[in-house]
Amino acid sequence: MSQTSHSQVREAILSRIKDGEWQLGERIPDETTLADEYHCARTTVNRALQALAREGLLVRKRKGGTRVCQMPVRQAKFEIPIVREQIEDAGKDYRHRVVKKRSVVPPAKIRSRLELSTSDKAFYLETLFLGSGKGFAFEKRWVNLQAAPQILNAPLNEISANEWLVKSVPFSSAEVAFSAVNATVAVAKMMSIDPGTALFTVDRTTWLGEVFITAVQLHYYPGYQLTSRV
Amino acid sequence: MSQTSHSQVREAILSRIKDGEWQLGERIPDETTLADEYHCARTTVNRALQALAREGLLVRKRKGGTRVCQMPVRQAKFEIPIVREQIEDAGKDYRHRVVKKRSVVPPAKIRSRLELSTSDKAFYLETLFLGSGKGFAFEKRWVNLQAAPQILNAPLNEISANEWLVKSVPFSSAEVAFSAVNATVAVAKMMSIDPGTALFTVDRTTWLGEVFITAVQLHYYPGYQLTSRV
DNA sequence: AGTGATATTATGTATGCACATAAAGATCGG
DNA sequence: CCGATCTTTATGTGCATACATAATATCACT
Repeated sequence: MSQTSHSQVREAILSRIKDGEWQLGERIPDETTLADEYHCARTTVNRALQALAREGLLVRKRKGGTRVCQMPVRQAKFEIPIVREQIEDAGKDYRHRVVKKRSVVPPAKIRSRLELSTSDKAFYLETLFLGSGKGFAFEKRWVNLQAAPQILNAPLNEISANEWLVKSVPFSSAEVAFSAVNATVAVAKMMSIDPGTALFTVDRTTWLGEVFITAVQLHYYPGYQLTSRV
Repeated sequence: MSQTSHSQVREAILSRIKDGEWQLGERIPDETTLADEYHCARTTVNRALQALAREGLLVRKRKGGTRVCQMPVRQAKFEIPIVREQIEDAGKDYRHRVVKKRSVVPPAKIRSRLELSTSDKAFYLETLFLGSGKGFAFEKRWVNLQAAPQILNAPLNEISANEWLVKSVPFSSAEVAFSAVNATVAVAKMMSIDPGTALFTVDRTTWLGEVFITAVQLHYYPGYQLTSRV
């Protein structure tokens, strides 16, 4: 229980909020007063309050003072894991199988999303992820060969593209979208499930600076849930 | 462009990472060196580095130094919005309709999740959310009457339970889960869609301290995506 | 009363300094 | 060569101080 001082102050203030000592939207005492109360420097209180503000629990304004946020619990953080880790964390035996692998000119829909010209070929890959022999997820991926030509030589049977890219491509930015889709006939066949089954789906597009690297669609097997505690 | 010093340092270091000056996992210069380079105090560099570490871009270890994180882009933050705001932000006209409303003893499945005894009644509510007349989401909600009895008197036709609870119940903790489910016949009828349609679904359970307050299942209409940029 | 200048106030930021602490590395006895 | 201990080093934390800045509150003047 003997944390650092600023985290102690943070905890203390947090419980005062949780206990309802201060109402939603209500202004709480200013930094110097709190510093006095907790017998520490204003800097320390500042640090604690800034942390709580970052977490969305407090709203701070110069001169306006610090108030308890009107609507807490509004942001949730999710880990976007490497599929292998996800399977292994569940205590299952990890395996993956490359189902399809080819270099082709992508269809228009993908092409525009990836900002490629009509003649550029891209690398297309389908991978099935298995946890202890049972299906876990199915991935369809396009890779920009201009940006990551080394993928052609990657040992994709040993390390999945999912993982290979993370380890081989330097820092990148990404866009992630979650949705639900009905399994198409083709996907259903691949995953050995009934067509139409609702699949939790993650679409992710990754760039390195301005350059598109890869776009993935990951279908999880039925029953999958992505959870987070706030 | 004249930011504060620590955010300038943060930006500077960030671009050095993005530009690949330091490889993934590689150790970057220590705080004093950087402080020297940027002509500022070590504290300022410390602040910048701690921020980047919080964001998951750097990994820091005492004595071990600071290194570029091996696997960036792994956590995504999502806003869990009030449905009304969500609809209004999309430029649509908001409306909701309470479809069902009753106090009953919940089924065993819900009961255990909510930690209620077999005799406790709970408040059950079904709400349909409309954006410019079109279906947007459908919500099934259980509310613990012990914890929030005032809900019985709330004007739920004017303000949705979704919103009313956020505004009326003090700070709380929550568990959020995203998944995909096939629309049941009952739900499909309610939402005027085909049974079996894949629905993006959010399950949320909320507690005040240890006391359960409410559990919601929110089905979004087909096509809904939850997105986040990293 | 309305309006604009001015004071006040709460938070934001920067810095120097001191000491704490974890962990890698060096050293030394066996 | 091994392991236990000490040393060094990079980050972590706390505090005092100073000044910056945004926004409100006040007040004087027309």
